[in-house]
Amino acid sequence: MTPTIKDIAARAGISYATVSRALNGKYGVSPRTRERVAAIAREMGYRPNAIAQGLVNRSTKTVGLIIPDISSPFFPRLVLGVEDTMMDAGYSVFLCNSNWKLEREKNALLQLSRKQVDGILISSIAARAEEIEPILPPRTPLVYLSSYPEGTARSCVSLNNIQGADLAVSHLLSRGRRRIAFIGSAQEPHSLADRLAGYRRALERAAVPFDENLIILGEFRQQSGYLLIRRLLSRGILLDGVFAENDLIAMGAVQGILDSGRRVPADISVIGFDDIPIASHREIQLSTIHQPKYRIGRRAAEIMLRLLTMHGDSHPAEHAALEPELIVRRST
Amino acid sequence: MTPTIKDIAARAGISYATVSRALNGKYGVSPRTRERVAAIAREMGYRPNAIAQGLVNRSTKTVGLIIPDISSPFFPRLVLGVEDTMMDAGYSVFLCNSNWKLEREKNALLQLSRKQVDGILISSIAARAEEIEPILPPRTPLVYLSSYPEGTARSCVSLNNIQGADLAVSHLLSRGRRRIAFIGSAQEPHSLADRLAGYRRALERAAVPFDENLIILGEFRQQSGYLLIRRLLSRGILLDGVFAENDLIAMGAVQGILDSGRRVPADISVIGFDDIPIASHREIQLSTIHQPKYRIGRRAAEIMLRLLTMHGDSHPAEHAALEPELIVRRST
DNA sequence: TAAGATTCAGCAAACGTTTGCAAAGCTCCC
DNA sequence: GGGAGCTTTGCAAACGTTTGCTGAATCTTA
Repeated sequence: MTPTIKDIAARAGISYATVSRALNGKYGVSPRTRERVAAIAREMGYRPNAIAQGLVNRSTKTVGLIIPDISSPFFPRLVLGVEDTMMDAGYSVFLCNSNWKLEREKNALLQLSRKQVDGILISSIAARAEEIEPILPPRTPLVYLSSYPEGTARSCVSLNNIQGADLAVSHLLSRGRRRIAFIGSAQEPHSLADRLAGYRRALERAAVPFDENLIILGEFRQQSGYLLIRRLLSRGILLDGVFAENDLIAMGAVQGILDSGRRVPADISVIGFDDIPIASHREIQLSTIHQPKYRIGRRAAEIMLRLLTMHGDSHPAEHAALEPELIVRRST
Repeated sequence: MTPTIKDIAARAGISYATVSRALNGKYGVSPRTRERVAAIAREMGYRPNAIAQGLVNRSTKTVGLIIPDISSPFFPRLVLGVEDTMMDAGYSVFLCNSNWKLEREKNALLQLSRKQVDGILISSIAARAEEIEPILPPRTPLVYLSSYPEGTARSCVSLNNIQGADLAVSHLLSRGRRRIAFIGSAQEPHSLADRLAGYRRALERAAVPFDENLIILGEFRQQSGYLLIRRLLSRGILLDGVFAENDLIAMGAVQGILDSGRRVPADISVIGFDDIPIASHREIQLSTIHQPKYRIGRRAAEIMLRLLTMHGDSHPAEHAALEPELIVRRST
């Protein structure tokens, strides 16, 4: 079918070991044969079989990327950052969607390890490292993106969520807001915890009492923000600000507030998190905390590449926490 | 390191051929040894090496998916549709972004073929099949998604673009619009051609004269729609409707129209194409032609799976054209 | 109980590479 | 002219599987 190294060897009348060396620029092949081999290879349209190479080199030049859902607006640019960077370095990336299910995440991990990926980047929903890390062969490079399971000793790239939440809530406080609801999602345990922590930190610093009734949890969806805020408002709980764990929830909350006859931001200010593309749209103008998604992806990929080239030497886990940025728009 | 079939064989005191047969449920091994092998495999945490299997089986259970840009809002759900379907069938998918560059698309094709993917799904920007198909080994299953290069004999899944455009323009006509601009992108030659054809067909049917001045081309970006429409309006060209080749352009156009002091839809109606998530947002409410993105992805994956299992038998190329759906919202 | 049928297991080749080791060919110098 | 030292090449093993063929062991049947 497609020509192999042996076909080239036969045509050139030399052994295939020599062909391999010639093609790979290895020491010990005369310039003459080297050129001859190159010419024949080109002429025959030879393409190295990466599977065979992977078997002997024990490296497939391939990584896995596991995320919850590519159609969720936070992920595409993150994925692009990873893909661009790995591609440039000669790696291919397997994309796996876990659909926010731990079971599927584990399954993806298993599949990828069977496929002998050189490393895995994962935006994990697992709360604790033990839930997923034992699945992998012990020395597989692993980098967490925008997630940070408890008890892991692996590298991790994410926004500084505590600081981001603090920034958001402090902004609301600076607008004179005192009764600030937190609407979060239970889907990503670690970022929830951090953002909640930042929320509390900001309140404490401003000596605003923490009120448990203002904390509500749902899912990472717009619908969810809408329903939760309406429920809250209909219970007659006093509110003048909302900090949502992400922009989708925030946008739902804005709708909910408007539908309940209140104004945004006059009556209630709303701030989100992530700065997804739609948030900046002229008709939306949602205040939020910007996450440099592409850069997070790129950074994670760079760390992965470093782990990949160090192969074997001890990995000093690196916890890169990028700086959040407050984006003030119309909703506050 | 990780246990192989030979380690299991050694532990069980049998040959590794038998282990292979036992693990794969092949005929010719006694229930007793079969169970014993299974037990040992489980205990040792054995995982088949898919690379080695790929080498001998000449099938990697892997496909490539090439798209222009995952961060462009049309693609995430398409990718999800492909990924879900292939994953369920036991395949992994390599994701490659071509960034709308033919060169990168070709490069991805080359990389993927080296990696011995069993098939490739591509949303190609190539105008003609000869630009890309010769890169692949002759019998590699190939399915075009939402693209259809001229002269290809491969299967293809896309929306019926002609009909979609016809639907859109007919809708504008039914609203009494007669001077309808077409704002398109030169980035995807085939869909441009079809949508333009649908545009003309609708005009002809309504006996509205075609005016070349109303056709303008740019890029697939919001910015582009904004600039193009402003230029058109400032040239003093009469307009009462806009059909944009996609929603991003349409949204830019809406902004441009508003900024020029005209009203949408009172003065100028605008309709887009694709129905990307943001188009349905309450504050946007863009009329558009809905593309069932997830279903397109799934359908393409299903065709791919069929090609994959038929392996070798002749592939009757299948051109699946899904039905467009008119979504009327506020902008018309 | 012997011959034939059937079940089970092992040997070895194959997939397409890379690479350590050894051999062959060449150059050069005394 | 005969090594020494180098350059160039080939042989064969290895990576972890699958599988055709063969042989041994067991079972069936007359």
